Amino acid sequence: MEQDRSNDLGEIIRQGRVTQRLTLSEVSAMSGVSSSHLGRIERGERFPSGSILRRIAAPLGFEENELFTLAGYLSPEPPGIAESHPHYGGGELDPYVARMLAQEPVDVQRAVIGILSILKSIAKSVAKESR
Amino acid sequence: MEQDRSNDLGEIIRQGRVTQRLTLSEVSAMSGVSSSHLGRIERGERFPSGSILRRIAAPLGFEENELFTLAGYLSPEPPGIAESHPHYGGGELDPYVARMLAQEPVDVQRAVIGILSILKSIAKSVAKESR
DNA sequence: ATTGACATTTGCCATTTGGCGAATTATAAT
DNA sequence: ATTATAATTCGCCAAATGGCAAATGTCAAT
Repeated sequence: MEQDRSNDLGEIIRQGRVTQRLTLSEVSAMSGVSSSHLGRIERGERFPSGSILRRIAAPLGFEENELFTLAGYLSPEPPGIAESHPHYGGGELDPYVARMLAQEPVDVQRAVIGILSILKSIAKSVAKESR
Repeated sequence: MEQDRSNDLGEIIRQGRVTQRLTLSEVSAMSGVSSSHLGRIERGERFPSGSILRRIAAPLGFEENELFTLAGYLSPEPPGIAESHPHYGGGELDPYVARMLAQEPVDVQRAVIGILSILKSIAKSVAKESR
């Protein structure tokens, strides 16, 4: 199953490395990705997964988004559309609820959503059993 | 070698799909990713590569960046220069969370906050006991 | 030329990804 | 209840990923 990688990612990554004056082993040390793998990526024999790409972005002097875009994982963004009043999903978000939740760290916020979806699925199966 | 995926990506993706009212096969048709693979991703048995993630973002109603961030491939952006997120109370309300919650009727939203505060007080007393 | 110290490439292989088709399960419709 | 039909999960497998260790290449200093 071949991937259509419009850009030559390997060359881009090698460029990043040489402009940072780093060796494969150094990048390896900084990123925790084996230098053999890095080498193969640079010469286009391997296509890094997202997590690898992420780990090497900073050492190579790329913004994460930038590198993902160059890799063809992200499509280039038309910069700043200034979406002013986001109308979330299907309905309105109650301002009180929004204010309360915003006090919490984002991972707590997400956990809340996780709990909500669990409760919903429990409710669903309970409803079915008692029928 | 199992990966440490901080967020439960599968659940997030399933949420996206159900809020878009799509079946696995529909998402499959729209994205070109096999429905069996999609199913396994949703229940956390597979971790999608970047290219898969990219193909399913739009059908599931995610911004590409957003989904990559949720997947842990991209680290959450320090709020861009002119980001126009409404700033509730003390902190930021995660857009994904906001969208998910906005799907629910307001009383459910409020109930969620109630549950959260109960959990917090439980956590607090547990912490005190074990000291 | 030879040695030593790094850097890069290769061979090998365990693990993971992702597709296809069959089996199973859920959902309607009669 | 019984089908019909759609949706999801499972079994299997080819291909790809990524690490380790050994091989090879490069270059400066003897």
